[in-house]
Amino acid sequence: MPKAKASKRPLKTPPTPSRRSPCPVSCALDLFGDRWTLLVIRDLMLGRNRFKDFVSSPEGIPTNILSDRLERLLESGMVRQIPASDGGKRMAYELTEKGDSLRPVMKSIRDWGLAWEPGTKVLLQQG
Amino acid sequence: MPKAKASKRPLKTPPTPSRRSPCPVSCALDLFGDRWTLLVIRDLMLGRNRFKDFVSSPEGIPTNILSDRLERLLESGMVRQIPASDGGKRMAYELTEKGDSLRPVMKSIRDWGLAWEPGTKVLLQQG
DNA sequence: ATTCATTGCTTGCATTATGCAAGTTTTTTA
DNA sequence: TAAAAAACTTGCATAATGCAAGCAATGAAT
Repeated sequence: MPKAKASKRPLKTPPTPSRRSPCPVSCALDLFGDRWTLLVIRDLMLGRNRFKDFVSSPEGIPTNILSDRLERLLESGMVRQIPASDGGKRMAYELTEKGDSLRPVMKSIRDWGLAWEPGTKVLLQQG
Repeated sequence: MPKAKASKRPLKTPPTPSRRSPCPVSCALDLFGDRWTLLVIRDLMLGRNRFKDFVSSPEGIPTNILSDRLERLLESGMVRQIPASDGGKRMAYELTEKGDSLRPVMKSIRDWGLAWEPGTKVLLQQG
């Protein structure tokens, strides 16, 4: 649970704590190069925005993994928290501009999967 | 033990070993959703094709990981082995059509990294 | 022909991540 | 107010990763 405190002093920490190389592909994979992160982003792009929504996706992400991924996505500025639309006190998640700009990545991966992995199909269209 | 031939696992891979869902993104991530596979494919797209080339890339992939990834890429039909161009007896690797068709994915990830990860830059252009 | 360095791996082992089940706390609903 | 749902956390077993070392097969040099 990050305590979201805004610091005013200039960042001393380098932009990347432990970057393997300055290659943009390598750096991108440091952020979402795993089997779950892009699935959470996919769900967000499809309009799902609650913890339970991600959990109920067909791949069945374990809740401890989901907590970890959401935390990392918040840290890396791809996701932010907002009040849930039901007016209650719980929070929901949404993509920032940085996260939303992964749509071309998502589309290219989806297209590749549809073309080369037999039996795949798009379950939900993005509205 | 024979060298460089058989995998340790049973390898009776059915069309879909254990697919998490029929989602094309999920299935694609089952194949290259990790921190190393796409870097090997990047190197192949840049014209590198030998084990030592992959090892000498700036990210420093461990050789056991590289062996595993090459084996999986062969299994999934994204990479094939060919005689090395130096006329010797050693083999090299190259992308199949399936692997090469990941270029749009690679490009979208590279573009995203360049746009959103400060300090990244393309080290080698693809010829 | 013998030595030597390079290539392409494999092995062993410590560390880290993943996956599963269960438990906990807060919020919402009945 | 009691119960259910939501959003996590914790514990623990298993798997993946990362590092160093080792080793057999080339290829090059002597």
